[in-house]
Amino acid sequence: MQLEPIAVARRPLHDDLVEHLRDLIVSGTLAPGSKVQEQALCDQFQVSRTPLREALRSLAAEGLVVLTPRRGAAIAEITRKDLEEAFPILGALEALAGELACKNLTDAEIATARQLQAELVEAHQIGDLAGYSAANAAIHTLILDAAANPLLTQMLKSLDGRVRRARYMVNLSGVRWSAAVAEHARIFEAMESRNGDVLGEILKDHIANKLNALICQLES
Amino acid sequence: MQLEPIAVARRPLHDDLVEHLRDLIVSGTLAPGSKVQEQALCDQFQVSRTPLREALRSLAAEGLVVLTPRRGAAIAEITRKDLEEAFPILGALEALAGELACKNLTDAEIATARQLQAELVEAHQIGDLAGYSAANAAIHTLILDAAANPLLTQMLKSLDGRVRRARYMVNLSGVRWSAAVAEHARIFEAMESRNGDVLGEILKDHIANKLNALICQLES
DNA sequence: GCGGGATATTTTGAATACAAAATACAAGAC
DNA sequence: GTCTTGTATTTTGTATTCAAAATATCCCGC
Repeated sequence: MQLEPIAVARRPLHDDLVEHLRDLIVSGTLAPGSKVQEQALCDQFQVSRTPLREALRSLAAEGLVVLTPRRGAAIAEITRKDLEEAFPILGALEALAGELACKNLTDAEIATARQLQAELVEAHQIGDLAGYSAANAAIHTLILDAAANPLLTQMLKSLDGRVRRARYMVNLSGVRWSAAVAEHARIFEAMESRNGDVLGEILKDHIANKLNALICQLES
Repeated sequence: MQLEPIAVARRPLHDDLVEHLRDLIVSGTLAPGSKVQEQALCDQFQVSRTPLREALRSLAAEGLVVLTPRRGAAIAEITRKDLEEAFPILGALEALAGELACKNLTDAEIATARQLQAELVEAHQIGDLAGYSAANAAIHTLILDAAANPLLTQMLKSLDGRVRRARYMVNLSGVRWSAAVAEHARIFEAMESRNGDVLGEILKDHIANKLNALICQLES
């Protein structure tokens, strides 16, 4: 009998460290620019330097950590320049995701999107920022899943990690929030009519507007 | 007096290993799918396992190596599915590069591009594949440099590494080569008129055509 | 008191050592 | 002869150790 191979989850320490550290960095607990002492983290996590150093290398590949030879590791800063470089890429990739998604979207998925869109509007109306964010993220995920391109998903996730810290710093201003809701209405429309090119364009603009709002807030 | 800080090149072993291994992988010397024994590579490079393992992790982040816990490393295979996932992303990013480049292109750069375009056509006419590839790569680099987005450059480089091995396997067929030359004429035109949207579209199509040609050849 | 330089301490880079898991091998049951 | 099961070997994951470079400290001259 041919049994299905099941991957037993025996994760190396390394992987746990990467995840844990990533959370600490993205959430801002480890402040951007702060120097990272290997031994300090080793003591905190009760592991030896070997797996920790491997974890730092992985995070460096993601751009969350900067390694300087013989001078140790530091949490990557996030400058205006970084945002201005990252957001156009985010926009291009989100647009691609939208295009691809339109080729695959099922009626069921569009129904789900309609539901999420309603939740998003509702959350905005009652000023529920957490609910809005959740609906927003869910729509994102829905599009990305429909795009059915794992590599694209992975790259967007990694890129998102780089800029999420900046988003943590600012909260949606009232006027930008309203504009974002309006944009989401158009996003849903394009999904419903499965117009990939239009959806791509809107998503790209959506991201570009996000960048502008972010920069405005960071400057002040 | 404030002196500019100059980074003295004291590269860790790790970095050398990454570069060397990447060459071996991209050039196909380390065959896709082949299992990598840590000790064997350690013996070959005369280093200990510590820096070698770190190098393997970096390459895994690039997608050139696959690490399976407790089961070691293997050179990443490159399947048709991988190509079909990677090329649309490549297309979207190249298109973005083209758009951005059009905003910055100087007259001098366009003159250089004209020269390269002439070399490319010339190389095609006399059947000089190496010369063609060189001109092709130079035009690419010119656009990417003009885009002036280091993160985009880095991501494209990494993504290119994933698929370059496939390109090594097939050589440009006559008909595809002619088509590519025709596409390059349109690429130059769009650059000359600094029409970012058009340039983006052409580049995107250019990449999509490349994928089709590649898949046709791989199937046979 | 301040600056320069020698020395001590810390910290990183790399090698080695050890434990646990996976693979290879061999002996015995059927 | 083939399959199972137990054992030996290899290979990976992690810890520890050692060396070299970077940083901090202290002492001395001025």
